[in-house]
Amino acid sequence: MPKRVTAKEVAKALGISTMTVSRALNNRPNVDPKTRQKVLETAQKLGYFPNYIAKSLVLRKTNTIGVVVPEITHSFFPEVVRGIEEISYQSGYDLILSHSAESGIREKSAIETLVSKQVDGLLISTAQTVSDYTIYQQVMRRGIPIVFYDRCVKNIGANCVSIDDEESATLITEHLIQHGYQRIGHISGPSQVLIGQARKQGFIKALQKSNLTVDADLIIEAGFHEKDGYSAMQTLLQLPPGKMPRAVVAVNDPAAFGAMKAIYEHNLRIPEDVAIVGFSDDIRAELMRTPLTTIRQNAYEVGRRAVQKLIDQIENKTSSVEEIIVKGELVIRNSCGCTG
Amino acid sequence: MPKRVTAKEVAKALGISTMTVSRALNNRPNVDPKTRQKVLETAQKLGYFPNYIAKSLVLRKTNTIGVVVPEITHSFFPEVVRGIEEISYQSGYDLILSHSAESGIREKSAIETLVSKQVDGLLISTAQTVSDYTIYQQVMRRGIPIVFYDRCVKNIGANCVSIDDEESATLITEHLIQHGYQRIGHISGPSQVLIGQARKQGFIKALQKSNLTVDADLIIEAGFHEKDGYSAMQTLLQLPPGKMPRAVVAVNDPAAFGAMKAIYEHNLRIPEDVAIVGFSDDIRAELMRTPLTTIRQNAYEVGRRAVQKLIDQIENKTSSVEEIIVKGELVIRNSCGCTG
DNA sequence: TTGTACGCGTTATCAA
DNA sequence: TTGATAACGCGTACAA
Repeated sequence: MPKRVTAKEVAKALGISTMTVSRALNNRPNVDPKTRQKVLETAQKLGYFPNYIAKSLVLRKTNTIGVVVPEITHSFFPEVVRGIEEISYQSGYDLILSHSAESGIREKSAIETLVSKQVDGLLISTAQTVSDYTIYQQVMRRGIPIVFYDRCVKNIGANCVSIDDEESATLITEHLIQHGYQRIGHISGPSQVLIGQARKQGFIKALQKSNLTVDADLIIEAGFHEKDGYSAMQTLLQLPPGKMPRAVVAVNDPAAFGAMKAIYEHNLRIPEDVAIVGFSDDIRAELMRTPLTTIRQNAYEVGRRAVQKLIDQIENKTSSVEEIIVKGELVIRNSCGCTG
Repeated sequence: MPKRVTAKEVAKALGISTMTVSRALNNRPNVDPKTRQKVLETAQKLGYFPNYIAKSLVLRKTNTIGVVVPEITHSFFPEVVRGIEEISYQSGYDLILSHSAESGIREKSAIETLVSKQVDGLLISTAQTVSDYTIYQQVMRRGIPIVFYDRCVKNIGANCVSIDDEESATLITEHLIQHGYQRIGHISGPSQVLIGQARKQGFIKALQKSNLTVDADLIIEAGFHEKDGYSAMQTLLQLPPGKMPRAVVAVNDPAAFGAMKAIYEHNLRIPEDVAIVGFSDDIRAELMRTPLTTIRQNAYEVGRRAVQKLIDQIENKTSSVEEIIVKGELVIRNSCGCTG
């Protein structure tokens, strides 16, 4: 076992006290430049590394942020993490990454561990099955700030950075309306998931703003995956000719891909027979036979804004509770009917 | 500032010593069941959370693993992280994630911070610009085990888990040879990057095994991006008809995409005029006009094997130094000349 | 400028 | 079964 080099060793080697070593190493003003020089040299020579664990214990600060991610393979989240990482690195914070795997139980246990590890703050995107918010409140009562990102919990006094799902859905639906389509369908997400609800609301709002009738038969509750979009589109395509939608807003890109497959299998053209748009700008969207018009979500920016807010809170620069919305961007390709 | 609940508070509330509280909370055998029960209850009631920082200080163990990732947005790495996370979670370790952004300087500073935070072990995929290995050796001399993953540093006594680039390149090249192609070109990576070298070696080895001549003019040193593949292919397409390759092995999928673009722009067909294969099974590979035959790298497995090895080392279950190779898998689509 | 005493919250050790 | 004491490595507060 290699013996560890502590500040005490460095002090002993120089015949001075550990305090002087500590001061020299932390660039405190009140230390003789010559002493500092010697301390730095011998620290270097002895291979001294400060023990942040000990430091954290006394300072009650770990310079560590806990990040809870519900699904690390979903490409949105690595992007968020990159944004988080960029800002936290600049501010001198490290990240403990926890994966809840969409399980409320794992999320709770992850949060408890992070609190025990004394993180200075928490960045959380809630798992889909979470319904009990007491753990969040407990944590905040301990003085540990939480900023939710992407999937938020409202009304518990925590900050929140999210994509404007509703407004973006309105935006893209209105784009279809501008093409002159009157009968527009919606392949929605599961009704209990917040982002699915928001997008559906945005869809409906766009129709209402243009005084188009909202036909419940044209709104199919499906899911976020390709197969969900495929079967939902099957249902829409079996409607009588007069009822069939001329355009479709899918809850996300994978669902749109599934829907496109169903459309092609019915020997219909996109966008000539049925226009379709997605949501999230999947990397495959522009590679489709007819490139998919969609909404690009700025995951990177969500991450940046969320940590920034958290760090501000940790360092007491701000105490206001706000809901930061990162706008989605309309990515126009051809599936909506646009050309070129 | 909310007052923190420590073991001492719990002890005081019950009129017992902190040691008994500690023992009860850690499920030690030598504590009266009734006492334990009372301790657990009041700990719960008072909202006690153990302070792992203090615990780590005395136990000299943090149950934390440092992970250094060179590029978090490259889809390979989130997959690896997921594998790491799965095993580490099961074993009770948390992950501190650091991003080197392909910079040797940032990597070094990340490692230093992780060591200072007293991680129990390190998982590192080296940044591209790294040439100085002393930091790795320093860390290992302190008794902190390192397992390299994907991008390894050999001959310094560290474990290593990687994809078998060379063998996989041989595999996919031989697949082309079996199609009967004789003149096969290679769009390679930058010569200083290890995985580029290995793939090129594997390519050459396959030709040699089949007694095909290795023509230096058919090996174009390029890069890992689409534009690199595009311009390299331009060069190959400008060779005189008798010299032009009948098939091409690209160093990775993006390079292959670029090459395909160049081929189409020359009004040639894939695979009828030029066959092409890639490497890494990018999500877009199967969506190309002619779906791309490629090698699927099991990033998830790389992560799992790497942490497992690291944890074994941390817990002294093993001390042997080995090089674990995760095999690549040939994904046959149509760009190689296969049909159906 | 430098040093001493003490505390951060926990556990190991030894004694009761 | 339980408790007192010391220690983990460092920084604060005060004294020299």
